[in-house]
Amino acid sequence: MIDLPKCQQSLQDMELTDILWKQDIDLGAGREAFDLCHRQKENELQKQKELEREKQQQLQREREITLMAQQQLDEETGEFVSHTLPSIETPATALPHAASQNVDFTEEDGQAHLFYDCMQLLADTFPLVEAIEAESSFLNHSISFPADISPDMIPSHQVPPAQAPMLLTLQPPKKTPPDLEQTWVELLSISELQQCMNMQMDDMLEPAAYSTIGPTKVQEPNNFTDVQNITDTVAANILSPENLSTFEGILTSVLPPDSLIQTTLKPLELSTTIIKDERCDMNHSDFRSKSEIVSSAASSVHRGSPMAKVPKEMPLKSIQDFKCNLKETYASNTAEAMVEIADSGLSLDASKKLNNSRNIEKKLGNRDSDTDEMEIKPQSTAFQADVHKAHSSVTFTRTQVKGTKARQPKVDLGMKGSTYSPLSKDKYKKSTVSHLSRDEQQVTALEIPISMDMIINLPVEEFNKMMSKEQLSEAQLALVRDIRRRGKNKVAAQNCRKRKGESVVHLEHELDSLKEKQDHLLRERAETRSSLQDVKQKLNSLNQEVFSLLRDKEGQPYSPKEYSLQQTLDGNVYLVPCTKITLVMNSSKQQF
DNA sequence: CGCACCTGTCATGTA
DNA sequence: CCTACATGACAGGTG
Repeated sequence: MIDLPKCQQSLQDMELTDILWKQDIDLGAGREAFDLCHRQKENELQKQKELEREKQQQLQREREITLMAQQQLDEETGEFVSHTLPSIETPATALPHAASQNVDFTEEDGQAHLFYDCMQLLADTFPLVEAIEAESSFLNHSISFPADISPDMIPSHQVPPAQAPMLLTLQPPKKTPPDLEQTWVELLSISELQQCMNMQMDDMLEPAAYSTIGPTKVQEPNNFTDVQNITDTVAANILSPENLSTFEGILTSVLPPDSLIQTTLKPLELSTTIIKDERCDMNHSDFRSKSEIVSSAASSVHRGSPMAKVPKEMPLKSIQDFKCNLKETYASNTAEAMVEIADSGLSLDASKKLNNSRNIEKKLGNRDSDTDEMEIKPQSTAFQADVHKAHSSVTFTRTQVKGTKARQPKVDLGMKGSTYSPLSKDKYKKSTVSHLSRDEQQVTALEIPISMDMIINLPVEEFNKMMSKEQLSEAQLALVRDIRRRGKNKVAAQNCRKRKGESVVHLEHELDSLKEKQDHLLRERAETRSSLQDVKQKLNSLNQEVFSLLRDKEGQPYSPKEYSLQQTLDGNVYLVPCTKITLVMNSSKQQF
């Protein structure tokens, strides 16, 4: 390397910087990305920021410690119970299991804790949840020890972490948003399953009734059980070739011609078929309506939750306001988590709940959300912060580098959608040039006096009013419209994906239910077949028994091949020659 | 390095 | 015609 005088060196640096900048300007990199002083400043800023973050984390930990010092960990349910018990063991021995699952206690855990509170709130608010909860004790986290159980009787692994020093090494069971969502999914599927099971229990009872009805209908009313009775009747009704015409008359007068053949076994088969068909239809619609109830109940939770109410129009904030510190972020993320719970138990991506709940409210035209505004203020902050972060990735052109996507490490927030993953070194340098996204930089560069939030979220009328008021240039107008379009489309895409995921989950549940239904119907068919077989067998033996007792004029037994026992609706049993039956059948078919 | 997944964006269609 | 929204397709980032 050639040694150059300082001034010359810096000149060369400048030139190099210019070249690099010119090369990268197409990619949207700012001039300052190549400025040495700028980079040094960035590093300092970054260090400061890290220090601040550490402070915030420390504060957060302390807060958690004070909170959790009043609570105890139930190792079986993994829940914290606000019931303080005297210390009976040293922390190390008291909670071996808990110590073994030692993970850094982060804000995430605090969130998990809040999730439980939210779940409890939901459980109190919505009967559906209560119903589910009644079946699954999963959510029943407010477990308290029975009065007659002294703390000494509590197993050591259940001893609460009320003993402060070890709190840092403890953590409640990880209930990150995806887990929670999974829980909801499971709970819903449990309720669906349960309903399905209930239906099947009903069905299992009904088939029993109908399968007993089937055979008895054939046997009892026809008096086939009393063989002697039958033989007596038949003896009086034996149709000799002479009085066949009489029998025909009786048959055709008592029975519709086409039902003659059914007087043996057909009635049973028909009734079986009819009953089965009816049951199938009933079950199907029943099942469908029940699953609809489940889904509509879920969606009513979805829509009806007071926590899902988000003010349609977020308070407008300047770009500076977005520089919220970790504490605010944590608080807002907690609120976000609450919204998430209220929003949907089925959705897949936690990050999308907020936008979705806003969207839902928009659709429902929920204007009275002002009353809730105070409650969800942190959340609106979260939303704006989210919007800000999200828009940090909004690029001006497709070819631009998207390195400005300033995601925070997941450990910080533990919420996927609102967390920012670490950046590679140079990208991070670039991103720390400014916390503004490209669009935001453009907005600043073009001196557009409207915030990104306003550009995207203002109703069209107000937006147009503002645009006309501001007297923007062509370039400014184009940029603003682009930003608005992209911002809206981003939200739309998020909603679209969320719906897609939900529909996948729903279809999976439906598939499971249908499989169960199919199994049930197959079992039912097998049972019906076997009972039908029994009936046929009994009828056959009965027939043989009757024939063995009957005698013709010469005292010879009637051949079952030549004669057949027929019963009319009036209860009389006739011995009919098979040839005659065939004739009657044919004539009735022709009539039909 | 290839892969799956996530997310933002664009193009296009619909209401 | 304009706007908002939905959705398929694509591309870049990330683990």
